[in-house]
Amino acid sequence: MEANSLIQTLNNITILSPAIQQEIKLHLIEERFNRKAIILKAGQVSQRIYFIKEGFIRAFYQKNGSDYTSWFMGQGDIIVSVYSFFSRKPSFENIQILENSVLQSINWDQLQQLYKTFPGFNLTGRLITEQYYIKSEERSIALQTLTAKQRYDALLLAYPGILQKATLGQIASYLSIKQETLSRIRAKV
Amino acid sequence: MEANSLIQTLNNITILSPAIQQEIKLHLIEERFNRKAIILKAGQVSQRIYFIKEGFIRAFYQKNGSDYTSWFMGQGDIIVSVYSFFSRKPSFENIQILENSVLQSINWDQLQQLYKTFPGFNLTGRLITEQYYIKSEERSIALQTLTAKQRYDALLLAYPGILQKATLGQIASYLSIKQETLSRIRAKV
DNA sequence: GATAAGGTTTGACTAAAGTCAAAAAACAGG
DNA sequence: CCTGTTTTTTGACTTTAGTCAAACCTTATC
Repeated sequence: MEANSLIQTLNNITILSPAIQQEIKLHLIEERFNRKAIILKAGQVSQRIYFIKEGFIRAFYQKNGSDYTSWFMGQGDIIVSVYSFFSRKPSFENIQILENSVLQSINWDQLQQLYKTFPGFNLTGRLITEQYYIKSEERSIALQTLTAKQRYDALLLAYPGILQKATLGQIASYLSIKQETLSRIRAKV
Repeated sequence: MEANSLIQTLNNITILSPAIQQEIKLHLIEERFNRKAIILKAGQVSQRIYFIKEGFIRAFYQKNGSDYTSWFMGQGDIIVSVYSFFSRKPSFENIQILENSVLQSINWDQLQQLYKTFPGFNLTGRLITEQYYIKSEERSIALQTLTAKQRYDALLLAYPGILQKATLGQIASYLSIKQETLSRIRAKV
C-alpha cells in the first residue's frame, strides 16, 4: 500500500474491509495544485472532501473587510469545509493552497453512496468528525487561556515549516491578532 | 411518544428503526438533578451521555486558577464532555447543573453496543457530531469577529432566560471577558 | 429582620492590543 | 539586476480590556 494515502490513514482509524477499500479507490482522484490556487471559493457549495498527500493549505473567511484564517493543514490531514460540505449550503470559507500540493479527493455523492452501501463506514466518518471536533475545542481553549505569544509558539511547534509557507498576516489572523502585533511579539524574542 | 424525549430528538435527525428505539429505551435512564450538582468532575472519565429533557446546564474548566465556561446547554440538547467520553481519558472539564433538571442518559458501553448491533446508528452519531462541530466552529468565529457586546447580545438571544440561571461571572467567562468588563458593558446600555 | 455569603458594580490605574501611516526589507518577473 | 509589488517592521497614538480593591446589592438562613 502506498505511503501517506487516504486509504492508509482511514485504516489507521479503523480497519476497512477490502470491499470498501476497493470502492473508495474506484472514486478517489489524485490532483496536483499550485501555490495560491483556491480549491473552494466562499459562496460555492463544497463538493469534495480532500486528503493532503503532500502540501500545505489554509482555510480562511472574510468578514468586516478582513481575512480570518480558520485552519492550517498539512500532510496527512483531511480537509473540507465542514459546514458547507455536510449542510450542502454555500461555504463562508475559502480553501487556499499555500505550497504546491498533491490532494486526493472524492465528491459528496460518492461519499454518501459509500455510507449507504457500507453502513459500518459511518463509524469512520463519526470518528474523524470526533477528532476534528476535539481539535476545534482545543483551538477555543487556546484562544481563551493562552497569551498571543504562547499561541504563536504552539503554532510553530505544530507546523515547524509554517514561516516558509504562510505570510505573517495569515498567521496573525489565525492567532486572532493583528499583523503589527505579531511583528512586535516576534521582535521581542 | 413523549414530547422532548431523546428518542424523539434522534428521530428528527434520522428515522430510527423500532428495533433500535426499543434497545435505546431499554438502557435509557431518567434522573432529576438539583441546582449546583456536578454531574461530571474534572479528572474523572466521562461515562454517560446526557439528553436535557428539562433544565439548564454548563460545562466549565479551570486553568491558571480561573473558571472558563465552555458551554451553556438547555432543553433538547445532548451534553457530553466530547473529549473524555470518546477518548476514554480523564475529563478536563466539569459539567454543572444551573437549574433543577431532568436528564436522560445512557453509558458508554451501552452506546458502543448500540453502534455494534446497529451499524447504521453510526449515521445518527456522525450527524450529531457534525452538528456539534459546526456549533464549535461558530463559537470560534464569534470570538474572532464579534465585539464583547455583540457576543453578549447574541448569547441573550440564544438563551433568553440565562440571566436568571447563570451568574454574570459564568457568563463573562463564556464570553471570554472578565466579570468587571461585562458589568461595564451592561451599564453602558 | 439581622447577618453572612454570594454576587455585582464602581473607581483608579495598568497592560495589551488596535489603528494609521510610513519606512524598510524581501521577492518575482521581465 | 532593476523595478514594481508584496510583505514585514517601526513609530506615535488611541482604544479596549484587565487588575486590584472597596463598596454595594441580593438572597438565603437562622
